Amino acid sequence: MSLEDELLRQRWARIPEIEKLGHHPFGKRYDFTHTIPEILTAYGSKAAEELSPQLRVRIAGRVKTIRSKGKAGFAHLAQNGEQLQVYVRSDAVSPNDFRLFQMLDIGDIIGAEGYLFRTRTGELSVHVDRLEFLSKTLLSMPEKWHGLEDVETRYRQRYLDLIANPESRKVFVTRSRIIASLRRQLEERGFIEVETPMMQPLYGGATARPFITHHNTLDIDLYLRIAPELYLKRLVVGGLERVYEINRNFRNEGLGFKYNPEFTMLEFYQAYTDYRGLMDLTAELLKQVALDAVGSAEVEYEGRRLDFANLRRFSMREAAVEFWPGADKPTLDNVRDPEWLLRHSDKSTPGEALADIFERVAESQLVQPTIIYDYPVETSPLSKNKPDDPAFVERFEVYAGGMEIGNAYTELNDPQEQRRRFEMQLAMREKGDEEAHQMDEDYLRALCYAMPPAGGEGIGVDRLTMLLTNTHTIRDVILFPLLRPEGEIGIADRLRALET
RNA sequence: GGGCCGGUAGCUCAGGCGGUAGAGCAUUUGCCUUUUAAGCAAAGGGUCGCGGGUUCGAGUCCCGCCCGGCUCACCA
Repeated sequence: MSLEDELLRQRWARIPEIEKLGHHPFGKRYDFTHTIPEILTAYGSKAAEELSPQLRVRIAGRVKTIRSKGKAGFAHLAQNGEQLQVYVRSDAVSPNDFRLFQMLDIGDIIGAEGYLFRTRTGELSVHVDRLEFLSKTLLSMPEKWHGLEDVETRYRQRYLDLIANPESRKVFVTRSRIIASLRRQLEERGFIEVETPMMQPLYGGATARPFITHHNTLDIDLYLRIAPELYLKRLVVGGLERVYEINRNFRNEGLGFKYNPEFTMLEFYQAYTDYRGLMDLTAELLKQVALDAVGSAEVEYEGRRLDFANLRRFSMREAAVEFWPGADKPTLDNVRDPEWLLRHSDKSTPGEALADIFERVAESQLVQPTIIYDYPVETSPLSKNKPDDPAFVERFEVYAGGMEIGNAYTELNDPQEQRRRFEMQLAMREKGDEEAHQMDEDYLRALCYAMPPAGGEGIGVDRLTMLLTNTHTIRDVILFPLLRPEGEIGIADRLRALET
């Protein structure tokens, strides 16, 4: 018998023992008086003489450590990421409860009732007079000092990561705060949250390869959306002038430190504004989300301080010049010159060449939060042209920590120009660009009913979370990142074997 | 998909020029009524990722495969 099976049998054998003591191994409702964090907040700073046995508390949590000292012992219970010590002595609890205490395994979930006091070493603790067994762990917990280090196990068994690694738990709590802050800020500005199709007959709103699925009754293939954009803009046509959606997009691309095939995007659209308006809104949103999520607009990321209260702005041309590495720094006239651009890139049009040069030269250097604006029309099939420079569009992206975290533009609302853009994309598709945009006639029809001038923006929630939690891989901000299936686990067989 | 690195006890990790597999935590037993990485004494626990090859002998060398990490290419 392997050790793991031996441990499983030992713990399985405790179940009837727990029952003999009058407890339920998989217990029931337990009404605590305080959560453990509430106790620490309320009494963490109280001196020993300010605590009284008259102040009774009931707490619940998972056993993290046990220090048994014969006829007494200590344990730490964890709840909501914080821990409180309990002290159990044989003359303070019933004989059955003391035997229950001696039988506890690290990882069990229990309730404890008693009064608060400070130990000789000054630690706030519960002097227990009653225990309640709430749930039995059958498998052993990760090591108490190092936690769970194995990255594969951390992703496959995220619950263990959350139990063993407080810093991991903190990341996901912060992520939740980020999303709550974005929602609150948009709601305050009159945006309403909507839900648009995840399964789409045509995929659009971005350039990416899609996942394909099938609906049996209609017998049609559908695409998991690569972006909600075209649906949200249909809603703007319909008079929902400020809409947003926070939800998953799916792109059938490779995995990497900033790529997961499903990722969370905030997209919002505001009628009667343009990309300049969105730049100002973005600056406010990012500053406030940092304040709400981590308490400061300045955060540390990979050893650098990022200041979300100070969003720099460069045009794409300016950035290509500004961040040019080494000698031969080009001039603004160079990056306006089609021939110069084509000489410095293997792309086939000046616009694509500029975007290519920008990405190679500048992107990884955009560590401080930065807006890059004015994009070539070829890379932006849904954005409005700049009136004075129709080869460019009114579009910007937000960069921070060397990653793109947002993308926004003045929405193209001229159906005739939109038709030409789609046709331009179709031509690129004919030339082999698999990711070029599809023709979406229903969207064109919607534009024919007049979409107000509008600005729209997408913000990558996962990447924003990485920046605000100083996390260097997207898998650490997604609870269950995509992994290959692990194959046979065997726990069902092992549980079945326990009963025979 | 390419390159590099890794997979050893439930967990965290050593080790290895081919010769019976190690520590700490956890577990079991004993002692211990203010400990806190509790302590002391003892014990149990391993198909060294999987499969093949070389060899008297493979955890170690070779080949293939699986899983993961980093990285390059594509992508937000």
